[in-house]
Amino acid sequence: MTDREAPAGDDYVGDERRRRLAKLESLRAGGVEPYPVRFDRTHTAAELHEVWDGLAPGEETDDVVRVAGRLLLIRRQGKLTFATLRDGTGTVQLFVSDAEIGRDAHASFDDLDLGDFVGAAGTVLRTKRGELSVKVATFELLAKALRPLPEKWHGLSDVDTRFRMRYVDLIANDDARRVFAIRFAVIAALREQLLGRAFVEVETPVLHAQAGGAAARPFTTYHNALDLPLSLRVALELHLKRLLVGGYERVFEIGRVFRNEGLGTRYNPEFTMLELYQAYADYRDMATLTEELVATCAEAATGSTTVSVGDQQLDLAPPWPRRPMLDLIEEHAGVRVHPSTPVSELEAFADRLEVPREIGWGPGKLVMEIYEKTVEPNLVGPVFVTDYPREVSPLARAKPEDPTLVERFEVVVLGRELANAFSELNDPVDQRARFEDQAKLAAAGDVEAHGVDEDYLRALEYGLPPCGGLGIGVDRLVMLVAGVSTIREVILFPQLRPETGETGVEGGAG
RNA sequence: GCGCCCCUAGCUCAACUGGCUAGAGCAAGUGACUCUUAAUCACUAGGUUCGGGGUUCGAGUCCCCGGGGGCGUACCA
Repeated sequence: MTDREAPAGDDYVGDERRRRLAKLESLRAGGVEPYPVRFDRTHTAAELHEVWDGLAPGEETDDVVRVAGRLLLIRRQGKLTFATLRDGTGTVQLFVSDAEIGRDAHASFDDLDLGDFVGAAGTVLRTKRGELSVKVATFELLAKALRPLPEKWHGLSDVDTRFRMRYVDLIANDDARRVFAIRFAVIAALREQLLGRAFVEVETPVLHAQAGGAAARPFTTYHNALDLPLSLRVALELHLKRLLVGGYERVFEIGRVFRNEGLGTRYNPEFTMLELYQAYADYRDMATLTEELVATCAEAATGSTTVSVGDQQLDLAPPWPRRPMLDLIEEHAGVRVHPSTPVSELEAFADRLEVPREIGWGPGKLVMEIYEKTVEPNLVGPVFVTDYPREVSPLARAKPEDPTLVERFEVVVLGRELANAFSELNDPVDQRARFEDQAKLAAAGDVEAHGVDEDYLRALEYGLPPCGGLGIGVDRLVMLVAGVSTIREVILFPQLRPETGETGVEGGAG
């Protein structure tokens, strides 16, 4: 039941909310339903602007339309009122006059509040000042808003509020809507390109008995009926490759993965990955595919392959340079290293370069750390960094000419990893050995290393065709294309600490 | 996790080195206005200065504890 009294903790918007609640009651008392079931509209705002584009200022038509949206601005002008209505496609002006609908109806229009959803029917005209408008003959409240909108000019800028109440952010801030439009366009473009290349889109489990496919700490949960501890997936990889064993030749999944790690400007505990696997391809094919996918996404979302982040501008048009990791280390750090370099020498290099290290790291891990600390942050890109140490790539195929390295690349843009790909390891015996190395690390206390996945090995023993695999961090791709610097700007509801205290949400202290 | 910074009206922001009754715009209320575009004009109301404690004649301002947030850093194949 509705109650005249605001629930505890809900009066922080104070009098305004109470005033609107009272208005709600008086509307009902007057026979007006403030939340009616539906409204049939004939045109969206965008359609209206498109169809009546040629209308001259001051010109009126007899064309009757029905429009609906949220009331954003009201300019009352005595016997005439102008209002700005926004729907999902844009805005349109309502033109309300005593002469058209009578004084009483006009008064009840003026009684609407900013934020209310309204439906209106009337004729199309362009005002003398050139604004395309609907001259309202009848209107109807579609949903009463009880809370006031943020400042109409500055919008909502408190980032905490923006992320906690994304619905308000989206109402108030054009830039929020712009960024998410880019996100949706990027994801649609990814899907469209892959479907066009004969990939099938699949869905694989989120709950894993054994997390794997990436070095990351998983979230754990528990299935009661099975009496079974489970992990949320940290990668899509191992199930997708099982599907190639099953006979699919090109599969992809765009899905949420979960990593139980710190959050920050570039990290959210759940984020969206694209992973794809293609039979009879290798990491070179993946590189070509990556640059085409990314450039096409940028073009589809913004009309250009040029993106700008901060004061940096870069062009994503292919081809991007391919640079072996060991060469880049030599360029940036001035040392020639290799996974066959003695560990003591690598440790000395690390110390000289002020790269933190831990006792017991193998040569591949040391090379990788030297790269990540001295090279990666300085790469502008886009660039393919190729040929990673085998030791840090347990799922990638070794390079035939140098088995201490693997056929793998990461794409780096503005010092950040955007994509990761390799020629997939399909030798079950080799894979078992790599898993066992990982299991040793896990046993030694590495919370990110995972154990031996026996079912995956069994699948490999049935035969995995040679294949290339690619993973793209979708959120980071969107950040790049949209030109924003924090991941929270591209995730609709980023992870935050729960609200506490008297915030007007939830039922108070409980 | 650690370091630095921030939190004032529904929203966006003021308030000097601690000093009079914490101000302004928008939003809200009342009134005027038939072509406005962030409409304009007049008047009105609106505050637990994030919460708690302390120092002081006096705290939005200084100190301590707590909460939330931002940035950096660490963790992050």
